Amino acid sequence: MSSATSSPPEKPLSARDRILRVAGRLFYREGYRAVGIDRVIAEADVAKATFYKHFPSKDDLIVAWIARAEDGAQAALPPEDGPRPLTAYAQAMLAIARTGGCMGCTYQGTASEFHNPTHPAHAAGLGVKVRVLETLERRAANQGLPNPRARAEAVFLFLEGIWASVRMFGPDAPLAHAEAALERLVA
Amino acid sequence: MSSATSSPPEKPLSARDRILRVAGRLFYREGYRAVGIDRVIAEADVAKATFYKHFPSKDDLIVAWIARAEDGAQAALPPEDGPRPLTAYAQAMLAIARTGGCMGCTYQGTASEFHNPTHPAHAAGLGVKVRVLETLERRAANQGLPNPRARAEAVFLFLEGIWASVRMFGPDAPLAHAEAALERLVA
DNA sequence: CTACAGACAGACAGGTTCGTCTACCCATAC
DNA sequence: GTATGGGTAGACGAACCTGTCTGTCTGTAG
Repeated sequence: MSSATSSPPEKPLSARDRILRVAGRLFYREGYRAVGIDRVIAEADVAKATFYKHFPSKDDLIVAWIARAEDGAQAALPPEDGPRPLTAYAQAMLAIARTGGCMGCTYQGTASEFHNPTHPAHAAGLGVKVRVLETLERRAANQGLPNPRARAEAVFLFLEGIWASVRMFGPDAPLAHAEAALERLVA
Repeated sequence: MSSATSSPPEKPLSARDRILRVAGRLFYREGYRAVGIDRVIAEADVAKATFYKHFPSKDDLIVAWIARAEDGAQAALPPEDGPRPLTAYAQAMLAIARTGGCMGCTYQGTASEFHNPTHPAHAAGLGVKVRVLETLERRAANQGLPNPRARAEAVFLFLEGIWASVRMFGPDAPLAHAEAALERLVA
């Protein structure tokens, strides 16, 4: 399966990493409930015992994947203290949403697939969203906007709508006028 | 289970209606995938054969429920040719979202639970959202707003974000400044 | 009285899921 | 040499899910 053409040394990825990679891809594309453990095990080319050694249950795997995804996303964000950091954040998200193959937001998926808010996956997704909201508020303040909390909430809700719409509409999501709307929300 | 205190004559609801009622409640509260046919059958107090006579498959039941929900919602909407019909629509949705016990949007749930856009349930949910978008555009025009399509898209995305956030946060969804943001989007 | 539509009760088949378990392999460190 | 950590392979149980099927009961229409 290793589709390496001629990249760097190619460290042979530990079993744990292979599992997380495969699980992330499958969960994102097909959903948490729709993807079974057996499928992850098969595609990660890993023994079942190995899987359960690293992740005591499927829920643990989901939570671990969410944490890893959040870390990865954090790293690729525009700086919080750059110029117009709230606007920059929103534009970055919009760019991602317009990427071909984007299917919405994994964190949002946790609440949709596990309605019970005490479910570990739902709780993990919620945690991410809470931190996003805090980040947005800081960015709004750093941008010198009045009433940063209100601006943050407005942008947050709008971005959530973008993710939900991309999930629903796919590449045909009605995003044509999204940046204009964002301008209105932060202006 | 009939929690009737002393209402009108109480027609004894046909089997089909009982199934749809129960299924709707369960699907909304716990999710399409999480609720099994057996559970619907038990709570609707119906025989399995009867169920499968009315709904050839679970997917058919889901689609039927979505259609019924859309009809019900349509009926309770502010008129399209009233004063400020776009604003009225948005405010009505916001009021619903703030209702205790609101858990987000059933139609949105279809895309989240069935990622494949050709799945009947996903397609049904998408159909509803397309019609909502059209409605919003007509309402924007009736409200005399310039660039009704852009306004409709903006309001649409924002409302989708509200539904997604209610699903995620429950009663703690960050809606405190939502009407102010909506004002900005339509103004 | 009879015929029949519609509902009931529930066994059953076939498939899937999560998680446990046994048994074996093999490289490295000591 | 050998203990140990990490991996492989895959059988297995118990639960659950969808959908089919058999057989019984009841109410109404002719």
